[in-house]
Amino acid sequence: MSVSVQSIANDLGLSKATVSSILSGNGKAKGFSAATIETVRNYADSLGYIPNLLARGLSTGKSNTVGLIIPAVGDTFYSQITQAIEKPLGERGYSLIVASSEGDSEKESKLIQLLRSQKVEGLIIAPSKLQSPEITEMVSSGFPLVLVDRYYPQFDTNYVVVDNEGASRELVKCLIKNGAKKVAILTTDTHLFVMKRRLFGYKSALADAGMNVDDSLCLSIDRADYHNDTWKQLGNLLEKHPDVDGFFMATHYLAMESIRFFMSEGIDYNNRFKLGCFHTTTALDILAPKMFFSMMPINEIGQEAVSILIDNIAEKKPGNTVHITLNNTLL
Amino acid sequence: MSVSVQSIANDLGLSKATVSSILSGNGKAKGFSAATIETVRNYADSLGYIPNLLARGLSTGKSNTVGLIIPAVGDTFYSQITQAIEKPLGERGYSLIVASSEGDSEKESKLIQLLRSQKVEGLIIAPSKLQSPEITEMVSSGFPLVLVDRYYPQFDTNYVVVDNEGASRELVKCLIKNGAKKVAILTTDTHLFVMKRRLFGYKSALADAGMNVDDSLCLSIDRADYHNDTWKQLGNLLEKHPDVDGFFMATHYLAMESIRFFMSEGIDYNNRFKLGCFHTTTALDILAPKMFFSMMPINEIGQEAVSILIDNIAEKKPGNTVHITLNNTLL
DNA sequence: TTGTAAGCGTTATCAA
DNA sequence: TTGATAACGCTTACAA
Repeated sequence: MSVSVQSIANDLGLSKATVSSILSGNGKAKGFSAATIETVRNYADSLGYIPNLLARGLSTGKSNTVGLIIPAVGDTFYSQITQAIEKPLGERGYSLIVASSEGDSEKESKLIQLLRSQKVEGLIIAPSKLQSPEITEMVSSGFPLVLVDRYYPQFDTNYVVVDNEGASRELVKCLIKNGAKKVAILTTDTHLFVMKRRLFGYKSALADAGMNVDDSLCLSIDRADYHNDTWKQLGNLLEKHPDVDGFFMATHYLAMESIRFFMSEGIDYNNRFKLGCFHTTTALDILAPKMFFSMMPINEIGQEAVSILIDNIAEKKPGNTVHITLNNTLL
Repeated sequence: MSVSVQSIANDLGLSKATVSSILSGNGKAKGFSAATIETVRNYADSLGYIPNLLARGLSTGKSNTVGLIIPAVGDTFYSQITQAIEKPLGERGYSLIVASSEGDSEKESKLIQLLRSQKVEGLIIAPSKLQSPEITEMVSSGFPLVLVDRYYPQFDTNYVVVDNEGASRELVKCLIKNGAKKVAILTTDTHLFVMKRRLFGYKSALADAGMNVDDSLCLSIDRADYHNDTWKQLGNLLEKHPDVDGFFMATHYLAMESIRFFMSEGIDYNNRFKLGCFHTTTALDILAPKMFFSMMPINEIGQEAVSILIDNIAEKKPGNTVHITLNNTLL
């Protein structure tokens, strides 16, 4: 039999209540004698007692666990987000259950259910696509929830995002200021709010500069087949607009893929174009030393998300939702 | 009050046992009437019943959860390993609790305790450094455990690793075959078994080729300060051995950092050196198109680890430990 | 075909 | 300063 509060109590001739209070740190507060406290602690240690958190959770209603749902664990961006969330969470005594939605909203729904089954005390989600009934339910029931990176405009949830539009505008302005006369944009998943904002930021920067917006300069890459689609669309673009002299890459892998394309075509992209990218990824800075980056504050995102979530868990009552929009840093 | 087996039973005028059996899918098997099964299911659905897995776990002794401990969630390699493990695990109905040891063996110990507290049914660990008493305990008690990437030679545990020595030897031989006459190696954390094997593979390849092993060609980079240390040691090396014409990078970030150094020095590394790297990371292939890679079979590692763990969980009795050594692929 | 009751390991409320 | 006992929500013999 494995060692439990019960077994310790039996061995020591004490009651479960006594052992439990002492082992969960309330010994002093409850007024047990220093001697008993000592005895119990030592005995438990010597036996290598490990509390059963399932039982504790069932009893207290607190699992000390929160769930994180992201589109892809393997992606550099999301894995950094995960790290930025796991750290402050761990410091506050919570464990993280990470699940990957694969960008599939059905799987996302299932995962929400699963995690709630596991009695996570709160959920941090980087949403995939459409709204799900589970989200609706959480919103209306006031379940602690924080959306990161993306959010649903139609729902009143907590969220931590960046100023996609402002950051994009600033970045494109920077390209223009550096001499770009004809700037194209590469986006993907344009149905996503986030991408819409980036596109909007791009367009407004052009407008501000008195340049006209040409839709044939706005490439929307098919996410599922971005390798081929990037090559194809970039090829077409360069043919149609040989004088294009600037690119705003709306996300890191589009930048990377474009560079692959440029290299294969023997295009001297570093000198021929003014380049800008929303956020970055490994080695982008050395592949394109002159590229401008609008860097997302990953750690801040994690910290804010955790702090909002913990507050929400603590206060119990619904409370007002918190909306945080952080600023990128232009590099 | 939230909806539970109890509340459903009350509402429907049935017993807890009936509702429980039906809701956990044993309705048919237990011989309940199709009508009751229907009623219960529908009612539960309409109320959005979510089973409490803590309670179920406490009752059945199965949490359907396994833990993964890796040195760093944010690292490209480990995040890919995570993905490779999470997927097959999810398909078998298990959730993954991921924890980051930060390469700190004390934190690793704490995490093992925490996860075992949470009643994970098994643990997959990419170990940090030294042995910990927790590992000893798991080994001797037969707790389902699989080590990945690295392992403790002194313990008889399950593990899934790659043939570090063989892969390194093959890679270095390839450099030599391609004309390298004086090959240096960059390693880090040389106290780790894994790195020792890679170093050994390098040395034996040299020996096989009748080249003599010069320790001043074997750089051991300080992991904690690898940026500065790589630059410093590479600088020294090139000064001392201007005729070095090959490099074996024992890990992806050393390769990346070396390239940064070479670029900053204006060294035409792609043509001046024969390059090889143990595994890869984003964009390494385009930064160094001629570099040879000894690719680790990430997905296979994940699959094997999961399958061994699940077997272990299923059979209960200790059983023999399984040691899997996978082969890399030379690209 | 369905119900009763015990048990999983903790915590919590009183009482002693 | 300590102990009895119920409760958390679910599963599972065993009865009926």
